[in-house]
Amino acid sequence: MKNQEIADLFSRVADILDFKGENSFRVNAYRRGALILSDLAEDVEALVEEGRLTEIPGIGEGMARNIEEYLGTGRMSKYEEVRKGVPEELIALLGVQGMGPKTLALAHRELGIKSLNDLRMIMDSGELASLPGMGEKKVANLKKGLEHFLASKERISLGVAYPLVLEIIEALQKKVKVQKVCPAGSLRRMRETVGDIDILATGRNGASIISAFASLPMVTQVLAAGETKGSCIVEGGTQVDLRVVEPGSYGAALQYFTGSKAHNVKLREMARANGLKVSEYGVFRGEKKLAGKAEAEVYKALGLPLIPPELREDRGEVEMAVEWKLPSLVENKDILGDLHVHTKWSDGHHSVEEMARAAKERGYKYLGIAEHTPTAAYAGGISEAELKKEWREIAEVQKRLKGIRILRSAEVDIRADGSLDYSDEILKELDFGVASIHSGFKKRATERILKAMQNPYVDAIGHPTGRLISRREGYEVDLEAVFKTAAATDTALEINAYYDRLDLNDVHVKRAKEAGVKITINTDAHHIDQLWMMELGVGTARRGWLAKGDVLNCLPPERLRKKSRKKV
DNA sequence: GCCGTTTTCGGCCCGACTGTTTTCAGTCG
Repeated sequence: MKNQEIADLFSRVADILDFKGENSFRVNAYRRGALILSDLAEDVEALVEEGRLTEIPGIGEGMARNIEEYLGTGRMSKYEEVRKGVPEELIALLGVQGMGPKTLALAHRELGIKSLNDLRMIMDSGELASLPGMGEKKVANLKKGLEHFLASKERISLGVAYPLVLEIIEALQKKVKVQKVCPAGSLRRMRETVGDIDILATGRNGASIISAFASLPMVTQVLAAGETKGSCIVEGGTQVDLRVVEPGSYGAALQYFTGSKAHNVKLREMARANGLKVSEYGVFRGEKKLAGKAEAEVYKALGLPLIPPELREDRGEVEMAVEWKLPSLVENKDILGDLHVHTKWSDGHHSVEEMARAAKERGYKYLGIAEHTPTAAYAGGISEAELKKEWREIAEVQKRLKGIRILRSAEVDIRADGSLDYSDEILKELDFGVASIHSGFKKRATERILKAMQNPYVDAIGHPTGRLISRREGYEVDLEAVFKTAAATDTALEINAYYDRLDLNDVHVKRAKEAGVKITINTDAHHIDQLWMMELGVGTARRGWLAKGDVLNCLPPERLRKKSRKKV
């Protein structure tokens, strides 16, 4: 699938045009095109073949031509044309805070800078400050920006940011009286990675809230601390922004700072067409404020139901909301069990009983113990004989532990030839069978997964693409083929909720649902402290538009068992 | 470059902040 390659090219075209001072709306059109392509679940090549490319809003004749050319020849003349005479390293400097296209173009034109090193030198020599419109302070800011640019890490995983923001909010509330406080930004939308952390609050004295924030123990550097906005770097190098607003604008501000930008632009365009104006202070008709206090009010004033944060990506949610046809999304409380956790029997840290008790504390009705199998020797995979011993232990624990059912599950390896690691005789004794690929990622992954799904005792495929966020690309797998066979064989696909996986991802989940595939959300927990990650999986499911009825482990135990035996 | 229950041409989201300016351009979210 070449979607992302083309999205990256469009994104670069946008940056270069911006640098060149091209009409900003044209620049924006390419930015939007890039976003659309990287969000697109379908293969862009299939769309071209079916001649449906320009049916996508935001992709017109021009970009369609560029896409077709790239797919045909592997080159895009539009990109080749705009990049002439523009060093790649120069454009990368747009990533420096405070360095926009105008300033960069000025420095390039007047002082001939071409690289990061050039920029450093002219900043130190004082030449940059002497340019028209520049000055000492601007250069000082750019220096800070450059420092951060060099030191800043990649986006951080949601699974790291999420506990961190809860910790910060708790610490803040202990220190100062805050009326309302809530995470905003991509974290509230449960994106799999976040760049920085946004928090919104209301309270009597904004300045005192900001100063309390700036003096929290985890803060290592204060970038700004004013009346309404504070910005700090915390341990680990992540930037955290706190904004304090009037209670009357809390809803509008929360809506605004939650984003996404594309979602907000879409809303504002729509509002404008209806003679309304939306800002972070409220919804207005002329001078008259119609809403602002609560988020639901803001959407209502626009004639819409409250759109859940996880859907706010401009992936069709506004259009569906206009028709009041948004799905009722699955919630954390709907999850009745986890079907894929490990214990000491393979590479987990706790006993069956400890895991089961922890699961019961979360309010689960069942827990599926799913150890690795012999092929996954590095992970302590267990033989059929050992598995039978574990079953005896499960039976014993079950005798003294009431209120939760411990299910015999397994994470069976899909071998290089697509066969499974346990015999059917063992597999058919399972309550719930998960099959996963753990080795030979490049070896015909699609074929192997399709073959595994034909086995009547495989109820779900674990982490279907094998990707690790920011560490490893997934297998080369044809997901459309997997979805088709999954639907036909009534095999569920997993959202592996372990923070580093989130696999399937949001976009895949939405496609899977459209293809009629059922989903299970499992943590793959190896430790009782990892069971909470279910919330990350539920967030991913919600971002994939799933309702309770789409998720297998929202079923009560009796119906789950019936469901999982249906294949036989 | 894209798009059309105002439009095939002329628009395209909104506001704050900052610093360099004597009225505003650039950047950011």
